[in-house]
Amino acid sequence: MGEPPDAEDPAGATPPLNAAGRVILGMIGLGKATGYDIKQLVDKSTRHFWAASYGQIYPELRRLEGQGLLHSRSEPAGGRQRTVYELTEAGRAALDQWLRAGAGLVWELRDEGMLKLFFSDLIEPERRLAVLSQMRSALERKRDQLVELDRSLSEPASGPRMTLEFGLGMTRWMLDWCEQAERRLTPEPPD
Amino acid sequence: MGEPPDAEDPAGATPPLNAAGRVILGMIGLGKATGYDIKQLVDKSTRHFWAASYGQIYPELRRLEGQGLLHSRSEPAGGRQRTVYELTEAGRAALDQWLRAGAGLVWELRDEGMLKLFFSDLIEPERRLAVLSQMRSALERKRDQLVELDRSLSEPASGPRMTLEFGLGMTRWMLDWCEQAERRLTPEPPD
DNA sequence: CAGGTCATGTAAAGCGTTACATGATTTT
DNA sequence: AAAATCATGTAACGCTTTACATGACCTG
Repeated sequence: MGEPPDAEDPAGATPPLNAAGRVILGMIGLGKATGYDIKQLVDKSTRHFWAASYGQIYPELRRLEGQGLLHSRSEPAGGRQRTVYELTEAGRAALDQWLRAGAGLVWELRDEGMLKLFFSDLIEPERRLAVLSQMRSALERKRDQLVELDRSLSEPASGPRMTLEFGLGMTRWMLDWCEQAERRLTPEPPD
Repeated sequence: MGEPPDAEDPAGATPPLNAAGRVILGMIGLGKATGYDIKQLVDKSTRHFWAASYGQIYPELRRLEGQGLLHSRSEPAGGRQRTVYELTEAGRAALDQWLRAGAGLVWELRDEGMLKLFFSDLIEPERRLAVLSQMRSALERKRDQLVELDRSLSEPASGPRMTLEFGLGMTRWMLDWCEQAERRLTPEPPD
């Protein structure tokens, strides 16, 4: 009746993938090799809906290897250290299982602009407009980034392209909403 | 040159409000009184863009009181314990300052459906459709919740109403996108 | 009187960011 | 020769959730 020894989780149900584990296993499934590569791709492409930092990635790579989902080999480039990861059979299975799982999907938003609008009855109308305009300019920046990314993406129809189109569409929708709200709240100048 | 004693932060710049502090100060500004009340309103109204748990709320209420932004008094209802909070002058100022601040607004999304779509080149086309349909049904549930909330909200034009309209609009946009994507990816049945 | 709601709180565990440190290689 | 990039990693701190515990009051 003791706890089984950890480290290799023998004959055990692998614990479900945590947030970092999901994106890492996926990226390695797509062929990304090193922690650094993964971080680059995350920052370029999934950051807008699923972020990850080095502080998560490197420890998680090791945890996943400890669970037998990844296999690493050292492949220095010149004198430069480099650890390349690939999926094991178990890793491929875990990734597949997660991708197919029918359970509830995480969906969490933290939007400070919305929170300020929620409380904006406490401030003057001009200040409410200022919040909207701040939101709008942040969204414009994000839209430009995504448009740029869109240009650099080659594949015609693919997962990455779908999510980019979604992100761009949603950003544009939010931008429109801000603009409309600003117009609605701006007092008519008497002409 | 030692650190100043904490607890009351004399003559000090109050540290910027953390995530829980923002929503708490705002709710008390709107008249919400107890930790329990705050949690109820958060769950009903801001949860979709700014969540908070009891584990944050109660400790944060005390921290904010320690910083002199809140004042509490015990107001039992019958034999039932009850601690009512209100803003101090400093608290009102801190809330105001945050609402007016022109700095970058937090915007973070964690969307597992999108992450799965991103990796969906690794699974069969039918599985990609399954992810979309899963996203769609979660969004339908959310839309229904928001419609319900909309019915129960009385004020005609207000911060809460604005954010609700935004949330509903965005949910509908995402729903439309999912439906369109599903249609696009569904193979034509030969007729 | 059972089950729900009001009300407050803590502990543990896990999540996640930030800042820092190190050093090689490549580009300008 | 300096600056940028490749590459790996850790420590500290703070955030957040979850689960649990307690007890009074209210409703059917």
